[in-house]
Amino acid sequence: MPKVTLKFLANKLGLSASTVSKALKDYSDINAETKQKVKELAASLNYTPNSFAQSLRNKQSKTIGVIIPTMVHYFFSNVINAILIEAEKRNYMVVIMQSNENYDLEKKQVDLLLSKGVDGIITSLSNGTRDFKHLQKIINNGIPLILFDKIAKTIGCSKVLIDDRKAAYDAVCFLIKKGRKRIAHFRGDLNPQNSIDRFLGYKKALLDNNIEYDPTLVYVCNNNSDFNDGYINAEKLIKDHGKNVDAIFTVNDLIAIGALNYFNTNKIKVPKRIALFGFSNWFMTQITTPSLSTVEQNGYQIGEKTAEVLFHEIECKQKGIPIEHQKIIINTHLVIRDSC
Amino acid sequence: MPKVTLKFLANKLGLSASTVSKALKDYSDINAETKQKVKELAASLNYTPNSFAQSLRNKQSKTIGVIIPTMVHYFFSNVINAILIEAEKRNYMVVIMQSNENYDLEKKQVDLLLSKGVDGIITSLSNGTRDFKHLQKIINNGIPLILFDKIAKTIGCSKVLIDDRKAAYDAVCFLIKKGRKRIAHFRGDLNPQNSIDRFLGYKKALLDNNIEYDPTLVYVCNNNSDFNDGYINAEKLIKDHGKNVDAIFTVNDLIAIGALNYFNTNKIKVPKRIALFGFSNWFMTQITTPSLSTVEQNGYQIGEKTAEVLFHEIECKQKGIPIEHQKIIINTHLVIRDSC
DNA sequence: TTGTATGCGTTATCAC
DNA sequence: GTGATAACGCATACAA
Repeated sequence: MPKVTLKFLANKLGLSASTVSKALKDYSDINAETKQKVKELAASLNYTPNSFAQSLRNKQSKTIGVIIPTMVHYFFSNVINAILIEAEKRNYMVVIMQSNENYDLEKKQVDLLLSKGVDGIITSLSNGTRDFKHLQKIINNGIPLILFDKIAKTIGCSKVLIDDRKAAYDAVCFLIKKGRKRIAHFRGDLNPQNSIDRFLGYKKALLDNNIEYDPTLVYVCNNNSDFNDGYINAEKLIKDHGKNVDAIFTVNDLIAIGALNYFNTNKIKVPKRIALFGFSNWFMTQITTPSLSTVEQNGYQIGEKTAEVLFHEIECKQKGIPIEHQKIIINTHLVIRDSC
Repeated sequence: MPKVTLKFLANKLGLSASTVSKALKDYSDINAETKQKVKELAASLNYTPNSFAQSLRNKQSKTIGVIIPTMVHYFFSNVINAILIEAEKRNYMVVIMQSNENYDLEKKQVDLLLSKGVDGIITSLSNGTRDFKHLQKIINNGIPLILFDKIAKTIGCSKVLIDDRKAAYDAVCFLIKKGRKRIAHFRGDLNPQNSIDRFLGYKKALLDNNIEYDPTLVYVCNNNSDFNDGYINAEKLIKDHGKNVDAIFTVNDLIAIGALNYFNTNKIKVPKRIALFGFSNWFMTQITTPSLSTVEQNGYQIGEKTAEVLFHEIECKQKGIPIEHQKIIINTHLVIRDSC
């Protein structure tokens, strides 16, 4: 069976390919009857335009690319979910890649996406990324780029994120108001901005409340095996500080859950003996025993907004309207449960 | 700045476009020196072939499409993770779509993928899918199709799945061996094959062990709000049967966790008073209190195998080798924890 | 060893 | 109103 192309339809109808093309696109200079006939035949033969040819002509792929550190992750899967839904609305395709927290992979994936001619790119940087040439390359290629969550401050593009410092500040202030005085922090990797900001928020909350900042209460989690990191550091914490610690603010929920696991198995009472505060409001936090207090960081909202901004910029570009980069802060709030 | 195309390079070098093309592809009939020069210039100008043009010529996009019911899901995100990794290895792109358990969307997405000219498609059917014309369309288009997990038995294509009936059978037999006699089943939607099979496995286990099958012990969960379904049905179960029930086998872990939540809040002791057995071995099952016994259904393995089969079939197709459809069963096993 | 010609399928321009 | 033509960028059969 021969492929159904414009030319094929044209032959069948005794018309030219260009007329058929215009008819299908409802050009005003085509006879109504002709349009009818063309459309009917196209429908009956199940004609679908060849998208490679279209992309080649129109220089747009109706496809966007997304690079995230990892897929198996409540926050990121929610972000992707939202992006997929927004793309669906606009009949766009979404190509997804995982950097797996690896800079080299991330770089390679940017190249792949660029070579594929995607119309725009959304990224949350890997922890290993300290150099941003690949992002600059996207921008230099004139492709709209939006960063979310793990961003690079110095890159000139739109960004969607939360106020990590404030969110952390609020969480720690809450612990203090509840009477906690020796508050530990299980922080994230040293590199990413948001783990730095959460740490700074923690520190500022202490200082603003006249509690001495004790660096020995800060433990670094390398983020690759979150859950175990929480467990192991909880163990260390108790070994190092014994009873001289009464709360932990963790950089994310998984680490908090790991810590909780250690406390539960070792009969250290949460929140009585030690309070716990997580970050992100992962689904699981509501089903742990006790349930976990945390900071709501709405992945869906972030993904939705990110996609909206991207599609806006793609549209601007197509219409030749200059793009103004935005920095959008998504609200967070504390979700108080039983762990503090 | 003019785009760097073959023609552009050719002009710069005083060669023809075809020579440049061949040089870059290391054709044997091109002078070694010429190749050198061409490659150097291409590299220095950062030449990347236009993939639209390539796809138009070669009739392949180096892209595969994946349609899953939902993204925010431990099992599916693991499957996707594996698919992304396998695709990465082969320099393929992956377009992901969510049917959101909706047949019409699923159908539309198939059309979108076909119109985009993907080289192959992987799907796990939505619960709402009872008609398979859209799948047949894929096959009729000559595009390799692999179904995983939620499959359609009657469709002629390769499939990757687990033996749901056997897995369920084993789980329920385990409960029986532990002395449980009144075992309820919280089953999934009535439509999908795997929820049917898990139910049949449950039933057969009872019969084979001379336990009467009592239909009033079977509750249907509609699968959209899994967690609450578990909670609500646990409540109903206790209301309906009081003490005359001593175990539940659930169609998935989320439902089990919902039920567990009900029991914990109502001081109904698990596993003493009632035992629980889930399905899938989601990450969370290890951190509930008590931890949940479940069936290991390895999403990564399933995704990996599915991708392998797909790429194999794509390769066959390109080489003109006839494709033999495979039905691959991924092993499961019981993960025994504290809930029974 | 290199170049010419052609076509992939669509679309925009311009002539009829 | 309609159709011929060219162009998007690449890749190949064939000629030189």
